[in-house]
Amino acid sequence: MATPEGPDRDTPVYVISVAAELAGMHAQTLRQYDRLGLVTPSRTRGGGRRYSARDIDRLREVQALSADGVSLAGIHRILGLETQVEAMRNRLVALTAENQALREALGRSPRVFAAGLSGEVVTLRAGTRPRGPASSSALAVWRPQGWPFGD
Amino acid sequence: MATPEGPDRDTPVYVISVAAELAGMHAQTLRQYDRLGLVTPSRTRGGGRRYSARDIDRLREVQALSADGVSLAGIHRILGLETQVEAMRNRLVALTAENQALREALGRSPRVFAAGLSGEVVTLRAGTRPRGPASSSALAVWRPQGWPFGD
DNA sequence: TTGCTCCTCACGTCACGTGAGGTGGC
DNA sequence: TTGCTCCTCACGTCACGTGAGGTGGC
Repeated sequence: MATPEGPDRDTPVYVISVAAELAGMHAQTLRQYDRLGLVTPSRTRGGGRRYSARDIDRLREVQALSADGVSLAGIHRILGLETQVEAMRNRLVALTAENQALREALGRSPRVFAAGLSGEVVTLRAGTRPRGPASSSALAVWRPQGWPFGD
Repeated sequence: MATPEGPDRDTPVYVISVAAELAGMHAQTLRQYDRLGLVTPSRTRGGGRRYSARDIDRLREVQALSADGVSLAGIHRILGLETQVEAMRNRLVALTAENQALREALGRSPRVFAAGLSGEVVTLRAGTRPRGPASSSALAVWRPQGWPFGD
């Protein structure tokens, strides 16, 4: 699997009473958070809520913010901003890796680099291309023919 | 001047009663925000508060968030996150410009580029360097000697 | 003196957590 | 039936805006 326990964390398994116990809060509070769109669990066919492990984490985060005096309207905005920060951080890592690969290719290295969205820099042999979905938007740089710098 | 009305916006000129009138709120509320560290004006020697135009803007932002039901603790975190997002956005713009300049230098262009923190890409003549504090962390790429591609 | 500033204390309103009460489907 | 779920309504607490009251320096 790509991420350890990755699938499990998004699988809705906990009924509201169990989720409330795991998060250390009242079931009514969970219903309120759902109604306000703060933590939205999956629903069963009969209308029952099913919480995933990720939902439990989010419940704990909401609880911590609320305990610090942040109102639910504020928590809503904060969660959105944190999502935005996380996306920008990933983008920064990817751009930095791309930049590094470009500098290497331009100035010093005859080798071929690729930088994936997850930020890793991969060294390839000339003439090959990176594979897999993680490299779908990756950058590959080849040494141009007649490159004037030494190996 | 670098920014229009730049110096004025940070100059503390408004006494608390004027600042309260400009922001459309009570002076007591401004004192409360100051005490909580949300909007911190300058102080005169005698201890009086002096608000700048930027302080007034910030007061309005706090007021808007508060009117939306965000508690002051939440506003504190939101302002911090917004500052973080702004810094990351600037960094992303700069990195993107650097990346563009690197690609140009590597693959196609014989010209020289520099990318400042503000994001602009500047075309320079070979042998020159960008000037000014805005370019202090800028990147400049020169075409290497014996560049194999056409002009 | 007048009109500002500073501060603290207090009241009214609103948000939110918690509980009760009544319903319906495995 | 039992024990869960669903929902709405209500109460207590707390945060925050607003005002009053008393002080001190241009």
